Amino acid sequence: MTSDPGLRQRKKMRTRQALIEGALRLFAEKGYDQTTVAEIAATADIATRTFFSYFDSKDDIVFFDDRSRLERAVEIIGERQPGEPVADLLRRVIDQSVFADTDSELARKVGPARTRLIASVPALQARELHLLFDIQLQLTEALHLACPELDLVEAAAAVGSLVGAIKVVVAACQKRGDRPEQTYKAVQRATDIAIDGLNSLPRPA
Amino acid sequence: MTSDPGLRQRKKMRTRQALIEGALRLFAEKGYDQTTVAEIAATADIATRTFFSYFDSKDDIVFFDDRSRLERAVEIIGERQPGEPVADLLRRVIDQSVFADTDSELARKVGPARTRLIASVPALQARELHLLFDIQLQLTEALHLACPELDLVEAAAAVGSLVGAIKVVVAACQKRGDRPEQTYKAVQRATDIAIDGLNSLPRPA
DNA sequence: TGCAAAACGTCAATGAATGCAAAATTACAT
DNA sequence: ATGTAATTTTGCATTCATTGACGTTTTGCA
Repeated sequence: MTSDPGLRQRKKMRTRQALIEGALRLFAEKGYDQTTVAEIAATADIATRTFFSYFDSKDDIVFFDDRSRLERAVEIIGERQPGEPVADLLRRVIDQSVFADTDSELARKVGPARTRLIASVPALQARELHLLFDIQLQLTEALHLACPELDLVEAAAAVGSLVGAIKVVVAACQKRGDRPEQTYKAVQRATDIAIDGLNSLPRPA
Repeated sequence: MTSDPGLRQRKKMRTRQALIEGALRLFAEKGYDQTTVAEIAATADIATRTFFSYFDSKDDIVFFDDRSRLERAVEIIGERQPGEPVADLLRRVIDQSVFADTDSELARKVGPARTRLIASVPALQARELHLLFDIQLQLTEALHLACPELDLVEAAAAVGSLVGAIKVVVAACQKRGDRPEQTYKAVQRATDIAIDGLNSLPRPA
C-alpha cells in the first residue's frame, strides 16, 4: 500500500531535498537573515509561493529532520523491555535519537554547520526550543504508555528533567567555548545528575 | 544617583505601562494575531515606529516582567546561606520568583489571562521558552558563583533538570486540563523527582 | 536662557506569510 | 490514447512586523 512512491511523490522529495540543501548552503554563505525565501526557492527552481507548501516558515527548513528523530525516539521507547529501568531506557533514547545522525547522510553532512547556525540566530534558537518542547510532550506520552508504573506527571518530570539538564549543560559548554569532546563528557555528567538527583551533588566543604 | 525618576523617566514609565495594559486588553479582546502593533501604539498615543523603542518586538510586550523576575531569582541565589543544600536553595527560587507575583499589581492583574494567551499562541510559546532558556543560563552562573562546591556543569545540570521537569509537567497538566490546584501539586512532585533523581521513580510491578 | 542629548515621529522599504483563483501537472479509468 | 478528477504550482495582491534614515520636538542641565 505504501510501497509506491509514484512520480509525484518522488518529485516532491527531490524538490524538498533541493530546498534543504540550497537553503543551508545560502545560510552558510550569506547568513540566515541575509537570505530571502525567494532566493531559497530559486535554488530549487520553484516559485516563492510554493516554498510555503513545503515548509510552513523560513526557519522550519533548518529543522527538517526533527520529525524523524522524534519517531525514532518514540519507537525506542515503545520497544522497552518490561522491567527495564526508566533511566536506562531514556539513556538509550538520548544517544540513539538526539545525538545520532538519524536522517541518512544529509543530517550528518549539515550537522556541525547547522549547530553553529542555530546558535547564532535567535529566531532559530527560539524555534528549536519550541520544537524540543513539543517533542518532550510527545515523549512524555510515549513513556507513560510504555511504563505503566509511571503516572503522567512522573513521566513528564522524567523527560523534562533529563532533557532540561542536558540542554542547559550543552548551552553552558558552548558559551564557555568547550570542545565537542568536553561537551560530550558534560552531557554524560548531566545525565547522571538528572538520574541521581540534585541531592547527589557535592556538598559544601 | 538613581533616586530621581525625572519627568522624562516618569513619562516613559507611564507610556510603557499604558502600552502593556492596552496590548493585553486588545489581545484578550480580539486575539493576538488580530491585533496589530499600530493598534497597540494607538492605545498609548504614540506612533507605530515608537513602539519599537519600548519593546523590541510585538511578542516582547507579553513578557514585560521577565527581567524583574530574573533579578529576584539571582538575588535569592546570592543570599544563599553557606552550607544550605542546593536543592533547598532552588526550591526557594522557584516559588519566590517564578511563581510569585513579582511585578507589583500589574503582574497579578494579568496573570491568568496571560497564561492562557501564551498557551494559545505558538509564537508566544516559542518566545517564552527562549526567554526561559536564557534565564536558566543566567541562573546557572549565579548558582555557580554562590556555590563554590559546584562546577559550571553541575550548576547547569541542577538548574536545567529542575526547571525542565517543572516546565514539562506544567504543560502536561494543562494539556490534560488539570485545575490549578492539581497542577500545583504536580509541580511539587516534579520538584521532588528532580531532586531525588529518576531512580527514585516507582519500579515496574 | 540656550545647548546637547534623548525621544519621538514621518517616510520609505524590505521581506515573511497568507488567501485566492487560474494554469499546469499527474493519476487513473476507460 | 484520451478525458476527467485530483493535486500542485504559480502569479498576484495584501497585510503586517520590523528596520533604517532623517528631521523635529522635549527634556535635562549648565
